[in-house]
Amino acid sequence: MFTLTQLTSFVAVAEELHFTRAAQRLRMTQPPLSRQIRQLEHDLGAQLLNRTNKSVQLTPAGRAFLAEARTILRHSEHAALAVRQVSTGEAGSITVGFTAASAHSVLGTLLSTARETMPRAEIVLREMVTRDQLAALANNSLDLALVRPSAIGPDLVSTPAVKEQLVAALPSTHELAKRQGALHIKEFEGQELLMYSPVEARYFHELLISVFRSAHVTPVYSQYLSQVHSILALVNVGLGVALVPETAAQLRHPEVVFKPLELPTPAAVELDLVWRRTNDDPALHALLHRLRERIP
Amino acid sequence: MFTLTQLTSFVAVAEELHFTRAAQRLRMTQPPLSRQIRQLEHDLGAQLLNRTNKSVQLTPAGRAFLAEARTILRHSEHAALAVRQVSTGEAGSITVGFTAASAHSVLGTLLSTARETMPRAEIVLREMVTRDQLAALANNSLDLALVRPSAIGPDLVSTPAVKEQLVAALPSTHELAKRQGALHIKEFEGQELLMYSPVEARYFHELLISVFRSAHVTPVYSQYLSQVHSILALVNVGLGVALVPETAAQLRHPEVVFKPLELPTPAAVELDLVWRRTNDDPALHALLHRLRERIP
DNA sequence: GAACAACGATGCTCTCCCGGTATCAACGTA
DNA sequence: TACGTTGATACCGGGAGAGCATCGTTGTTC
Repeated sequence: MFTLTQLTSFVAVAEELHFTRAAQRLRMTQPPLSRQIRQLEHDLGAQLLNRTNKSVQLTPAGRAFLAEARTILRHSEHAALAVRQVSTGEAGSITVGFTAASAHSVLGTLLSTARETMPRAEIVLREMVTRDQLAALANNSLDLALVRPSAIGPDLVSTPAVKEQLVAALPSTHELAKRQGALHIKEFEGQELLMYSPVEARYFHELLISVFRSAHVTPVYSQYLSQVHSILALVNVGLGVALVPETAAQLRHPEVVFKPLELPTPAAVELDLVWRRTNDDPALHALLHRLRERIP
Repeated sequence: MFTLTQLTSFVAVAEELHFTRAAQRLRMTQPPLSRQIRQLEHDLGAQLLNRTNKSVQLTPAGRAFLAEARTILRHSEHAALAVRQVSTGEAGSITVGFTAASAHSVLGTLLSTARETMPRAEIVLREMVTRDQLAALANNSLDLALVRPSAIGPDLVSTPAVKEQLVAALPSTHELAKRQGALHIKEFEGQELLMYSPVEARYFHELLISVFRSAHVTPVYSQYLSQVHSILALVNVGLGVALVPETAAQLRHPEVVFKPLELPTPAAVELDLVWRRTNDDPALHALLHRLRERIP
C-alpha cells in the first residue's frame, strides 16, 4: 500500500508537471522526490507519469489517480481537524432526554446555548418520562437527562436546572378568573381540581399534595392526568381548575386564564440536569460548562 | 499529519480493544503498536483511547476518528485497485466519434465489444462528420474516430473497420422493384437517382461517381443529399432510386425495397477506425485489441 | 555541429524512524 | 501475598528516506 506522503508528492508533481519545481514546493530536493514517485508507481503497479528529459505528462492512470489522491488527502485533513474538534467538545453528538413540560422552560436555553457556542455539535432530542430517562442514562442511550428531582444512583450526577413557581390555571368563566391580582391557595378549598396522576406524574402529584396539606386546604380531585397540556385542555373546556408551572402559560388556550398564586410556605417546580458520572464525552462537558454560565 | 499505517493500527486496536491481540492481527509485537497509537494521538492532538491495565476503551474522539479512518482506508484500497484497472485498460473513459451511417454497422460491434470485455470502461459517443472527427482527434477531444476513408496526417493511424456492399433502394411501386433477384448497374441508365452531396458526403459522392463511370452508366441526378436516412426517406415517397450501404437496410421504410447490386468492378463502402499515434491510453489500446479479434 | 543548459535518473552516505527483545509497572485475582 | 495479565518503557539493530554529487539525454543556440 502507498503512503500519504507519496500522495502529496504525487499531487505536487502532477500539478507542477516538473520534478524540480515540485520538490521546491515540498521543501525537499529533487532526487528523493523522483524516487518517491517511482516507488509509488511500483506499489500501485501502474505508470502514473510519462517523463522525458524535457517534459512530464500524466498518463490516463495518473489522471485517474490524481483525483483519488486529492480526495484522500482532503478527507485525511478533514478527519484530523474533526477529531480535534470532537476532543475539545466543539463537535460531537449529545443525546438529551427531556420531559414534555421541560420543553417550555430550560430545553430552549439548552438548545440555543448549544447552537450558539458549539455550532458543530449535534443535539439529539428524546422526549421521555423521568423514570425512562434515568434508565436510558444507565444503559448509555442518553447522555444528558432533564428530569424531575428524584432519587438517583451513585453513578449519576445531578444539578438543579430550573426552579419555577406554580400558577393557577382557570376557565375564563370561573368566578376566580374575574378577580384582580393573585389568588391565595385558601381559595381552592372545595374547588374541582384537575390533578396529576400519582403514577405517571408522581413528582407533580406529590408536590401538590404537600402544597395543599401544608395550607390545610382540601380541593375536590375531579380527574387524574399525567401531562400538563392535557390538564390545560380540560381547564379550557371548563372541567375544573389546576395548578401548573409558570412556563406552561406559554401554552395558549383561548378560555384559560393564568393567575399568580400565594402560598403560606414556598413551593417550586424543579427540574434537574442528570448525567453519568463516568461520561467523559468532551462535548457533554463543554455543554454543561456553557449551561452553568447561563443557568443561575 | 498521520500515516495510513497508523490508521490500520488504530482500526485494529479499536476493533479488538486489546493491544496484544491487535498486534497479533497486524503480525507485529505489542510495543511498537503502542508507540504507533501514542504517536497518532500526539499527531492528532487528541486522546483516542482510554487505557487502563485491564481495559481499553474508545473516547468519543476515538469513535469519531474510527469511522473516518475506516473510510480513508477503504478509499485508499479502492484507489489502488482502480488505478491498476485504468492502467491495464480494464477501466477508463474513451470518447468515440462516429458518422451517422456507421451507427448501423460497426458502432454496434464496438459498443457490445466494450460492454462485454471491458465492463468497467466508459464509452462516450459523439456523432460528427468525418472532417470534424479528424479535427477533434487532433485536439484531444476524441480518442477514436469512425470515419470514411480520407487523407490523414502522419500523427494519426487508421485501420479499415468495415467494408460493405452497395445495395439498390427502390420505391415499392418502381418497375425494377418487382423484378426477382439482383439488379445490374446497367439497369440504372437514365433512372432518377437520389445522389449524395459532393460537399457534406464527399466520400459517397465520389464513390458513386466512380461506380457509374466504370460501368459507363449515366443516371439522372435528381437531388443532392448528405445523409443516408434522408435519401431513404425520399425513396420512400417515390422521388427516385438510390444506392446505399447494405446495413442501411436496417432503416425500415414501408415503401422502400432493397435489392442486391451487380457491378462489373467491385466497389465497397468502407469505414475506418482512426486514432492518434501518440495516444497511449491503455483503455483505447485494450479496445482496439479486442476489436481486432471481432472485425475481420 | 559543437557547446551549453535544463532536467530527471542514479550512486553514495548518513541519519532517524520503526520494529523486535527484554523488562518494568500497575492492577486484578486466587 | 504471590502470580498472571496487560500496557508502557529502555535499548538495540536494520532499513527506509533525505541530501549531495554526478551522470545521461535532449533541446537550443551561435
